[in-house]
Amino acid sequence: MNTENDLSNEQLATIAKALAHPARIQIIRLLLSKTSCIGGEITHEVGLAQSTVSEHLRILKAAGVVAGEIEHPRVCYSLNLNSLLPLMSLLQLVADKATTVAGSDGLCCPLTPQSCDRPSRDQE
Amino acid sequence: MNTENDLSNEQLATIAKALAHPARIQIIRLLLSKTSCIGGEITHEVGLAQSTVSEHLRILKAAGVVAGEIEHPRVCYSLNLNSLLPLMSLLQLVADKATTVAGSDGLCCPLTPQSCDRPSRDQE
DNA sequence: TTTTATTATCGTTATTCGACGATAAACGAA
DNA sequence: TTCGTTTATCGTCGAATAACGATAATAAAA
Repeated sequence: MNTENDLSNEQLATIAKALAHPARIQIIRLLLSKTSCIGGEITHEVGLAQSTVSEHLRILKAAGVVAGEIEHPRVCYSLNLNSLLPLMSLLQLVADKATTVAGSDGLCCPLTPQSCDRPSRDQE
Repeated sequence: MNTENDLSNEQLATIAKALAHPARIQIIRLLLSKTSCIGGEITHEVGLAQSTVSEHLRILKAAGVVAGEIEHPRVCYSLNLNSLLPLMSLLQLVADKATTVAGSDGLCCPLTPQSCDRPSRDQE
């Protein structure tokens, strides 16, 4: 089974972009904290104009991060947990590296000039 | 020890924003694939103008995702592995929920209207 | 059919982003 | 000092984003 850590840069960037706004992080956390999905309570919670929140939800839906099921006049939103796994995979690689290569400063390599790759110049 | 999963929405969004561009994902993957940091080879690899790549590196530096150490005329870049952990924590919460609540569709809750929270309206 | 409640869409405005070329800055080497 | 190499910064332009109010769409309920 593929954990999908070989997604394209574009796809990963798209997922990250969906998370790249405080209001959208808040929405995700909100949906995460509930065991069930909620409707436009999100709007009230976020504290922005209804149209603005709707737009954020649209962006999250477009990225596949949330799904919305229409109820009476409301919409029942839920997190699509799988949608974030690709980004998770990338970050997991980083975390793995952190536990192995790990400097106390968290840098991937000791920052000494000697440790750097030196293409030294490719004369083409 | 705190794994920092209670960062502000703003902070998490800032980290996500740093990842929200294909070129920057590419740079991160590049740094991840090397055991040591590399210099402006990044520019060649990414295939955009030098000034553009420099700007992406600046953004990554500003977010704390990479660090740059000046060498002779070059700069030796490295991943700051710790910097991505907060976002990792959030995604971990999602992953955890996926393994417990898990529908096969990855949705956090069965999408039946009855499962939704119903504030039913707060009359204030 | 009309009303009511909720959400999506539209139009606008201000801000930010992404990309580029040109140029400046830094500094070892000649 | 001057030259050469690498990287950062500046200025510009077009495109995308974020926010809002106003309005349209939807469909159950009256």
